[in-house]
This record gives sequence, structure tokens and C-alpha cells, in this order.
Amino acid sequence: MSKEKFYMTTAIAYTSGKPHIGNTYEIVLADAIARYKRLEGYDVYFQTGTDEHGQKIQEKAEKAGITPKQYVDNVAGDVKRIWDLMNTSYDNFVRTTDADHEKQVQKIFKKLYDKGDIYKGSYEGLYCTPCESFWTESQLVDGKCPDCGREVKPAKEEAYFFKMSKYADRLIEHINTHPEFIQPVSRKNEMMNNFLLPGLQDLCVSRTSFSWGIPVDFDPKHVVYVWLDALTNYITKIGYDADGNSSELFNKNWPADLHLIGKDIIRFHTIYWPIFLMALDLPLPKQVFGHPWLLQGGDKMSKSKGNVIYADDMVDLFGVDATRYFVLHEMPFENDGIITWELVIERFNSDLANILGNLVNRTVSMSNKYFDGVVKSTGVTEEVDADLKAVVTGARDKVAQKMKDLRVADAISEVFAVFRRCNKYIDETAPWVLAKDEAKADRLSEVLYNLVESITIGASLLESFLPETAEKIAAQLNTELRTFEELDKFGLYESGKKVTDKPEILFARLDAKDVMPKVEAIKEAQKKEFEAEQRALGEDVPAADTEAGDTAGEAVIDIEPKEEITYDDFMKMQFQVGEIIACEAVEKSKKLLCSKVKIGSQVKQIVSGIRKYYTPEEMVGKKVMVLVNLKPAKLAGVLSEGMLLCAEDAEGNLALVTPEKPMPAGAEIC
RNA sequence: CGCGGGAUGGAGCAGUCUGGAAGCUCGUCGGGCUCAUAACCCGAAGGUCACAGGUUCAAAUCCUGUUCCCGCAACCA
Repeated sequence: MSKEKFYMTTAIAYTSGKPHIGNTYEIVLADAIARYKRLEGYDVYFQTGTDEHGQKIQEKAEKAGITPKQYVDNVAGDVKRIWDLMNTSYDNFVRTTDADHEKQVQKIFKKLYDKGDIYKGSYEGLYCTPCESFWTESQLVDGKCPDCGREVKPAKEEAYFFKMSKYADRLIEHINTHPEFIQPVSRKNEMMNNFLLPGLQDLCVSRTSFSWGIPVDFDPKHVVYVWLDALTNYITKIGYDADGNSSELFNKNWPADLHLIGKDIIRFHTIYWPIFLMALDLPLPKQVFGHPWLLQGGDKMSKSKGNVIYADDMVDLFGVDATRYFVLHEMPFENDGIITWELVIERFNSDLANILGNLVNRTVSMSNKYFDGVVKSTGVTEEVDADLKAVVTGARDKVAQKMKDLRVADAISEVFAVFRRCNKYIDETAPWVLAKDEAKADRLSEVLYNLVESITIGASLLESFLPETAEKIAAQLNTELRTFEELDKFGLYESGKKVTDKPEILFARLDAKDVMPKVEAIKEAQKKEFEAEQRALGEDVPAADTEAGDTAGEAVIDIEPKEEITYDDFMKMQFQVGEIIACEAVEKSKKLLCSKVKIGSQVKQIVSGIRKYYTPEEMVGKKVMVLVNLKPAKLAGVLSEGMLLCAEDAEGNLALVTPEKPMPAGAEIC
């Protein structure tokens, strides 16, 4: 009988930059699931890759002075290198710039167009010619383009649209009848309540404002919307053909059993993607799991601060399996996980070095010391053995249950429960006491046999998560890792075999005092690299910061430069000092404060999105800088007649700008 | 009143659906052991289970209200 197939994918990584540990988490998680499914006996096909089109990439390449293709070749190389470094067992690494993919996307687009699901329409809105962008009324700043500040005019541009609403009812029905489709379940409600139930809008699936994408072959000034391009990799790269000549591989593997993605792109995978598939008359994937994120403790990762954690740096310090262990173990099912260097060290010592590494080491050492490494079952059992055996042989099904629910962190904890139990068993049986009594040699032998056997089973369960370590343990015990069917049986270790006489330390304990200086060095190197990149892009790097580490506390920020303006442009804006005489929260919003600002003899009402940083009470009495002649607009239903000026840092924290010396309300700022 | 989730010893979490003696990992303290990587094993301290009411013989668990966090959406002049 042929094995049951299991087709799983990760999201394809967007090639706008080198992936950090948060991105790397996904591929490791996927790999653990893929390896586990193979252990269970599935015929797994595991696909990952890179998403390489889009305006953002075109812009980055232009800045770097290279072609978009050169740019993405570079980043895709980085991604693949890191995926390989992490020892991930993908079967296919796809790139959306692959010729076969591009061709199929064009055919799919045409097919949907011919079918009438994609139609040519027009995008109506306010258009800024130099920026080539459409804006809605509410996005405008002072009635002008929010990007460049120039006049916009009503315009129409042709674009292709997809009839989302046509399939909405079918999708709602599917989601309701397949509770496992969206995981975790809480995400299902978000999709239903925010998008499906209020009604889907037709989706614009082509762009004309940039060229780095797959051209619509029958209308080449359009390129295909990146999401339609990216999502279809799941079918095109296993051989889907829009003309009906799909490959063996496709027929065998579609529909996918699991799409593993980040929680930020759930909408694309649980709404747009299923609808595209319905339009193509293809079955829907069985499950989409939007995993949470791995966040740097408290602080957002930012390269300019040197606090981005990359997989290769972690591997340098801790090794591949320790890095895998950390990301797999620390990530809960539904909430975001936290990563700090200190936490990694703690987990490394407590779990890998103490519980696992030391267990293997002490077991092998005792075998050598007492029996020259020969592990023999003598059948001299005692009552304490029963519980050990029960825990060890019961572990497989516990792991299986957790993995079925995609609770990988819990599964790995179940494996470690085996090793914990072994440590306890050593204490219960006290082999060093047995060794003192010649008459108890057979009992001692049995105890060590039980330990070696238990560790072999534990290592076999560990293989999906830490493949290298599992192999190393098996090698030290001079045995093979077990198959899934063998894992609930005790006593398969061949009696009389000899374990290694030179036990290798699997994970040497780390001292934070030794590791942290290396971490600091990594941070410094990262900052330098960031500055070098900025310089290469021809952007200013403040001189003070190039000096050395002593200004490290003050991060600098680079933002997108705007177009040069004339003095006349500047003079159009009227800035004045305003005194806040009253302030209250805007009821319908979580972010907005509504202030009454005294400017000269008049009082203006100004709404600002700063509630997170200022309470209404502390606002009152402040002298602030105000852009006075901004066209009034309504925010959350409240009229706003100007703008309070704020400084914003890389994390989006805001600080009001105030005059450096006391100034009367109404004083002009010029 | 846009929709939803949450608040449990110093930290991170389980338990809540199906009410019946508050549990796990890390950390702290004490003890044991010496095979081992100052590792391992045992024990202890530490929680009025956010707050206020209610239902019940019995509430972390069910109901109502309040406060505070978070996710999604909207929006950030």
C-alpha cells in the first residue's frame, strides 16, 4: 500500500531583506512538522521559497543601483543559505521569478479573465501624477498628495478586478463547515467579522504604477498583483497547468494539507487564496495555520540599534540545534513569543546541557566505568522500572497528539519529559550504590540497559526537532534511531552492544559572562554594517554615530527623503505656537485626543493620534507647535482644524514639539 | 457602544467548555547524592486565581458590572 501524501508549504519569504530570527522561525517550525510527518509514515512534500516581485523591491533595487533581478538573486541566496544552515528538509525551493511560474501565472490570469471572474474596470480616485498613485479623499493631506504634497486631480485608470463577492457565500459556508480550516480558531472570527460578513469588495489584481512583476500577457502595461502572483506558487510549482495538463506531482499532492504562514497574512490565505482556487475549480487547502511571532523582548527589532537577531549569529554562538530548540520551544500556540539573548542562554543550560546532554553523558560514562561500555539486559527488574517504561513508551502518543494539533512547543516538552524521567530513574536506582556490591552486578546492568533503551527512544522522538543531536546520541549509544511503530515498545536495544568509550559533550554549559561580550560584538558589527549600507545608498549618516560605541544609547533614524521644496512652498505653511487649554479623548477612537488650542485670540479644535503617549490631563497647559492653515477634516467624526507637530522615532513613539523658551500662544514659527 | 481574546505565586504558562482540595517550567531557599557538564533527585517558601456583586451545599471555573492589557478592523491632519 502506498503511503498517504502530505503536502505542506511555508509562506514564501518576501525578498526585501535578509530574514531575521522571526522569519527563520517559520521554516524551522515547518521543518519540524515535515520531519515528524515523515516519521509517522507520510509521503511528505514540503515547499518553501521566495516572493520576489513588487514595487518595494523595485525601489530598493533602484536605490542600490542594481537591477531588481540582481537584487532578488542576492536576497534569495541569503534566504536559501539560512534555510540550509538551519538544516531544513524542504523538497522544493521556489522563486516567483522562475520562468515556469511566471508563465503559469499569465495563463491563470487569462483563464480567469476569459471566465469573467477578472474584468477590466477602472480605478477611480484622486490621482497624483508624479507619484503615480491613487488616493482616497480621507488619505489626502491638506487636500493634497500625502507623499509629495502636490495637487491631485480626479482621475480614472484602467485596472483589472477580481469578482470576490461572487464566491463569498461559498467561502463562508466552507469556513463554517470546516472548523479546522483556519488555525488558531480565534483568527477565523477575525476574518469572518471583519471581511466576509460585512461583504467583500472586488479586488484590484493588476498594477500599472511599476513594472517589476509578471506582465499581463494580453495587456502588457499591467503587471499581475503580487499576491495573485505569490499565492499561486503553491500550485504552479508542483506542476499545475491552467490548460489542464497538470503534472503527476500536482495531481497527487493538491490540495495542500497545510499552509504554514505568519499571522499577518492570514487574510490573503483564508480569503483571497481560497476564492482564487474556487474560480479555478480547484479544491481548497485543508488547513491554514497562522502562527504567532517571535518578538525581541520589549524592543522592536531595528538594525540601526544593532538588536536584530539573525539565525546565523545564533548558530555561531549556540549551534544549529540549540537555535532550533529555542525557537520551537519558546513559541506558544497563540500568543507571540519572546526572544532575548539571556533567555536563550537560560534555556540552553537548563534544558539542553543539564537535562539532555548531561543525562547522555552520565549514562555513557557509567556504562564504561562499570561494564567497559557493554550494555546488557539481564532481566533483573524491580518495581521502579515499571513507571520508567510506562513514561517512555507512552511518550510517542502524547507527542503525536500535540503534533496533530500543531502544538509543536508542547510536543517538544513531551519529549523532554522522557529525559527528565530518566534522570529521576538514575536517582531512584542509584547505580553507584549497586556498583559497590558484586552481587548486584546484574541489577546494575539492567538499570543501565533501561537507561540506554529509554534514551534511544527519547532521541528518536527528538529527531524531528533536533535531527543532528538525535543522530549524535544514537551514534554514542552505537544504535539506530527507531521507526514510529517501534516507539511504543521497550527493549529493542540489542543486548550486549557497546556504547562509545569517548562520550562527547552534546551541549557544553554556557556562562552568560562569556557569551554576552560576543553578543555585544555582534551588535556593534551590525550597526557598522547598517551605516555602511546607508552610505552605499548615498544617504547621510550622522557623523557622531560613526565615532564608536560611546554614543550607542542614542539611536539615529533615517527616513525616506522627500522632494526638495522651494522657499515659496515653505511659506505656504503657517506654523504658530498654540496653548492647549482643554483636551479630551475622542470617544469612538482608541488613538485620538481632541484638543482645544489657543492660537493668538482664536481657539481651534485639533484632533491628534497621540493618545498612546499623552493623557488628556498632561496635554493641558502645554505650548505646542501647530500647523494652522491645514484644511479642516473630520477624524472619527470629530472636526480637526490643524495639526500638532510631533517627532516620531523608529518605533512610532511620539513626542510633541514645544518652543525651547517660553513663547506666547500665537507666536509665529518661521 | 465595530468584532474578538485575555488578567492565575518573582517570570512564563496550564486549568475555565463538562463547578467539587490551585498545577507545570524557570528563578529563590533548604536538604540528599556523587555516575555526570558545580550537573541530577527530593522538599519548602511564595497566589484572597484583576476588582465588585450574584447563582450554588460548593466558583479560578457559571451570570452581571467595573478596571486594565492584547489581537483584528478602522484610523492616526
